[in-house]
Amino acid sequence: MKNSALYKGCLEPILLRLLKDHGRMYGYQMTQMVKDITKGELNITEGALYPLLHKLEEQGIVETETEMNGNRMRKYYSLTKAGKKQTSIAMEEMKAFMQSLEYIVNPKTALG
Amino acid sequence: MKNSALYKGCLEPILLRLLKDHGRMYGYQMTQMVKDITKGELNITEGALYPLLHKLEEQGIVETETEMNGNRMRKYYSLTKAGKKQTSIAMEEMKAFMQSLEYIVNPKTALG
DNA sequence: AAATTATACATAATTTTCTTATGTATCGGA
DNA sequence: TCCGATACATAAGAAAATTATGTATAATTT
Repeated sequence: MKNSALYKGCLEPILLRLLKDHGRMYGYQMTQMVKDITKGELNITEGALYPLLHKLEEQGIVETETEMNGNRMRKYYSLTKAGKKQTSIAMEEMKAFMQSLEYIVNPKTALG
Repeated sequence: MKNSALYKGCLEPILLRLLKDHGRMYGYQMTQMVKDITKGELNITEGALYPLLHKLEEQGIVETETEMNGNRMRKYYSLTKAGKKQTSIAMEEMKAFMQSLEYIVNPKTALG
């Protein structure tokens, strides 16, 4: 995913957030959008991305539609109803996580 | 470390930050301080903590002094000179990481 | 007084999650 | 024509945690 190990465990909520904000997306598009949004900081590797997307599909968090763009396949992912519920939970956890990091890294300025 | 997988990869910079802010600390103290600071959100497990501290010592990032508190041992850790340099780097990476998370989770309000 | 919880260290087995490497295939630009 | 970008996929290995276990002392609760 990235040079730094920091992102470990954050990939799933990141993808859920992307799908929540942008609706239907395909895998490669997710990697590019994350790279753009983070100004090149976060580069999702394919070896992390695709297995995770497959897992989320198995779990019924996302559903897929395969389309052809010219001669090239695109597999579009979107959140299921269960996936939207799961995303809400994941976002709450992310908020708490980020707040905790603030407490530690910025003990003075972090809001109580 | 925590119920949530989010913290994976963040433990090392968290410990470095603690040592930077509070100087000499022993392992158990670190777990309690992190729990306090994060209002119970972040519970460092011993299985994650001690092997990491040992690794940091091997790498010359921290140095140790063992003291007795009554009949109980405490192994105090503090940053070496190299450790302080390493901590500065780790904190820069943390800042970039947290900013990237903001971009993704709060695309509207996140500062450019 | 006995049992439980907290303090304080440590390690081993396992699981989770990612990186690196590899593979297939199409498309556009130099 | 070759290279980089697009677009998917999987396998082997590494990194970083969890869970379980172990030792031992101190404080608190029942």
